[in-house]
Amino acid sequence: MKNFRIVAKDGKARVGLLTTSHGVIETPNFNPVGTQATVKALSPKDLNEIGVQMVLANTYHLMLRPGADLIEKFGGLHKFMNWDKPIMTDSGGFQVFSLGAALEHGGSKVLRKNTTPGVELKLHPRGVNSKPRLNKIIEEGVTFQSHIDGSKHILTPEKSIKIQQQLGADLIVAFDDHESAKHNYGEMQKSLELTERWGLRSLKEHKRTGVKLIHPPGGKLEQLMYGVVHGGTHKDLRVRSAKFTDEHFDAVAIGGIYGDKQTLCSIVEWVTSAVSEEKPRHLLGIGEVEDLFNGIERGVDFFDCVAPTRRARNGSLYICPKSGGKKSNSYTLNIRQSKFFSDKKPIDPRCNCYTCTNFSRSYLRHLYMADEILYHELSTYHNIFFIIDLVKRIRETIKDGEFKKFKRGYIDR
RNA sequence: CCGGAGGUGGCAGAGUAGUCAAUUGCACCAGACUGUAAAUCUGGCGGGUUUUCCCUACGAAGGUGCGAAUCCUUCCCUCCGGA
Repeated sequence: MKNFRIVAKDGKARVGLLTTSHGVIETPNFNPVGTQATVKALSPKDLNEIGVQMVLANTYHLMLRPGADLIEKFGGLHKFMNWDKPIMTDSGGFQVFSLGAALEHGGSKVLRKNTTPGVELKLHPRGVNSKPRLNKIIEEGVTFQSHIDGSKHILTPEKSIKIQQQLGADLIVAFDDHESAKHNYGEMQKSLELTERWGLRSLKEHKRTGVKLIHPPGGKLEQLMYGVVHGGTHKDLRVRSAKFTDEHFDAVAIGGIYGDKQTLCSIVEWVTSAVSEEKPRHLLGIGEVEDLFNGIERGVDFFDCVAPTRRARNGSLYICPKSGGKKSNSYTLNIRQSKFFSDKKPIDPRCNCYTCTNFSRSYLRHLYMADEILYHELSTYHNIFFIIDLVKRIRETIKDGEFKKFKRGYIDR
């Protein structure tokens, strides 16, 4: 891959540089999720201050509101949201899952508890009543009912790519299917084959329309498109999908991660072992503290995850091991707990972020309890800073050949 | 002082003889959260070491019922009119 260069390795972990029209990204890299063209509660100024290198936005959401045409008129997503660093857009494929099977059956992707690989997953409903799905999958693509107003829409590989071109993201994702999440091997295989056909159509559309980067004007670099590896928890399907993706695409994304942490590690290992060394790898939707270490250790370069932003809004704030973070608490404290009522310490005494150098747990708890807007800003700032800083430190340890030692000290104790 | 209305769990506010330890909301306590339908969701919320079990509870004290937060009597208190 001409735009991606690996500059250091430590075991399978690597440090790389990906060149895009909006700058060079040093990997491993974590992308905060900004579904609706905003990382919830943070401004681009905050993101720059924190050192965020790239954000991820979503095709499905932006297509419905405000519409890709509008954003194109503004000169693309970068200008529209005033973010001049790299942007990646997701294809909308994940919404095939989150507005489909997930709505019907509830549940989250990665389970804390162990499950038996290859066995059908029992998804746990999030709300009391499971709701009717808002989509229907056909060969052509997916027909959706908008979650906003119920209006009907169709998303196809061609349409997804077109929108992603209109948005002008630096990195884009082929349209993929997740329908198999709850099904058996046969269903999984069928779903994977659909993802492969949709992948080829995405690629064809991408090549057919050519690539015009809108911002900066006359940008020379093409949008880099990820193909998505699926196959559930089945090794042979994952390997097959990895090889297929590697054969056709310049970048490899790993999607459809469902199951426990052990399964997650296995899937990543199967995939990274089966694809070209020199292509960037993105683990879609994953990014808890433990997962970052495990993913990077197995050769993953890019992560994106809603966890830091969503957790922040819900009172869950990251802390490092020396401040009490551990696997069992997902390296977080819950600021809602009454024990923080008069706690003068910052969220994490070892953190150097703006929030931690200026505000107490007591104050943050107060803001949370009082539903104050500032709580969201300060808490999200901390969580994003924490993860960005952690990944930055991991990059340093890879360069120094100290990654394993750092990981051991951090999560394996 | 007279007339009227009313006193229910931290607050607001249902219930008006048995299925009421008491609907609901708020507050509070705790848990969850992984390509964001998430500033969301779930559970708890009188006490007793689990319980289809016991105790204490619907202003207070008596009373009528097999049975009372619910009916009666007296008392205390609050609010609204009128002197």
